[in-house]
Amino acid sequence: MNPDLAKIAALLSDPTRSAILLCLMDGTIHPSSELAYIAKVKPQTASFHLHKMLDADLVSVEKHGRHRYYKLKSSEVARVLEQLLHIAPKTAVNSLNEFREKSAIHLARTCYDHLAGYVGVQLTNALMQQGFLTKTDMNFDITAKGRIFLEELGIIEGNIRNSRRKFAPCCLDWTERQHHIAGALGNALLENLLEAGWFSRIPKTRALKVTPKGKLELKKRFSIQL
Amino acid sequence: MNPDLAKIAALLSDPTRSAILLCLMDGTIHPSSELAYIAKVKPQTASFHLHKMLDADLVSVEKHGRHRYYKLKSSEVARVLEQLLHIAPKTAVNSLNEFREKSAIHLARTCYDHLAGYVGVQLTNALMQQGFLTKTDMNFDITAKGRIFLEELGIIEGNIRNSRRKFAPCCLDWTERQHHIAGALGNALLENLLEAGWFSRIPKTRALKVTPKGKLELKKRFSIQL
DNA sequence: TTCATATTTCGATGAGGGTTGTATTATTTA
DNA sequence: TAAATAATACAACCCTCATCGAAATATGAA
Repeated sequence: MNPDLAKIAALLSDPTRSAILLCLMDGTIHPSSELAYIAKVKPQTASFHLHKMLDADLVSVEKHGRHRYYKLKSSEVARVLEQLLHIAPKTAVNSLNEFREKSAIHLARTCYDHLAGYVGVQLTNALMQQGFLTKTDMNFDITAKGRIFLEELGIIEGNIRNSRRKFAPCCLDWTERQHHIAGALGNALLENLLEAGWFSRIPKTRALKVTPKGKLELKKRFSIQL
Repeated sequence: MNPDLAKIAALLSDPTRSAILLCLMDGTIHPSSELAYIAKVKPQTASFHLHKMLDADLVSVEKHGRHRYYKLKSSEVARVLEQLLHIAPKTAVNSLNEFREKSAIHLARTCYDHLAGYVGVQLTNALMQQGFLTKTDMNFDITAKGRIFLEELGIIEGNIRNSRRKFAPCCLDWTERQHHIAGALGNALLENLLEAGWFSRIPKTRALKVTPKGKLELKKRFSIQL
């Protein structure tokens, strides 16, 4: 019926190729030798697979000297991989835990324009535990106590409510399989925490670096240990 | 690294299985003999593949007499298939055109809560051609002329603007590869056109039926021929 | 030029998986 | 009860494709 769906899926179906793509999901560039090492195959084999994925526009290359650096061709590819992880069987938990430790992108990253990853989920949970945030259906809302807390951070509820975006919808985290805060509030939180120096952006990546100050504050205020 | 991504992709990577899944994307139930016929394989083969997909929670069965009816297990599966079609090579156009004619879901369907498919895209284009709608970046906006037109349909701009959703963002259509109207305006349009009797919902499906009245109006007002 | 490193090409091997024929079970019809 | 239909189970065949050794190419260093 549509042979191309099968073709593109076949490209993702090989363990070596999926390991490579998963590694490239951090948005940064990687030399082929590193990808071979991560996928636990010989360089010839990795080269073979990278060429297949080049032809299919899944990845792209940049030559620098005798190295060739590979990266994902588009954010759409990353999105497909995320979606596939959503419906992957639950037995993934163990290997996901291993994987999580290996890559910064699982610790803290941006999801569109808000905070996601382990820190994003933990912060959401902590805000609820402390009675700053409530969850109803698929949306969060802030309490009177929460309003005061946010103002300390420099976030004025009124300003956010005035924007045309949804206030604070749930967003499902693919590594954590739990919800975190999205929408206007999620964005305001991220912007303010960046400005406050808890996190810094890692260039060309959706990954965030947790600064020493951020580590301290997260532990002190929310008992989040990294 | 994460073996399950490869496993789930492997399930989608077989032409027979992808043909079956694509057929099931209309949301309705199908007996296994029909799926075998569509995938152009013997019943044994289809049965073999359906079992694999059952084990992986991609599809589910209902027994009725000596028939077994299959359907997609969840909307998440449908979403993954849509995403995969996005990054499928452009050579898909021909086969997509064939496929389009075979299934009502390509003509008109709901996408979340707004109108999509061939009709959704054509209607969006017609509204722009007639100067009712303008497109800037990733959002649509209505003109003074458009405001009057919408009021005839019973849509009051003020009511929509007050909702907290985005007004009228673009949404990419996977069968048409063009944009259609989403957001608050997209929803209002769909609701009003359903009420006006241009379309009717097909139960248990995201597909929409274009009523005789709808066919007439679409041709008269927008020169959309079905 | 000579050596070392990074990557690719070619060729042989072998495993995994899709297809189908035959047989079996379950259900409906006569 | 017998015959017909829907679907599944088992087994043999076949074929694609990932893998890796050996060799070739390309770049950089000494």
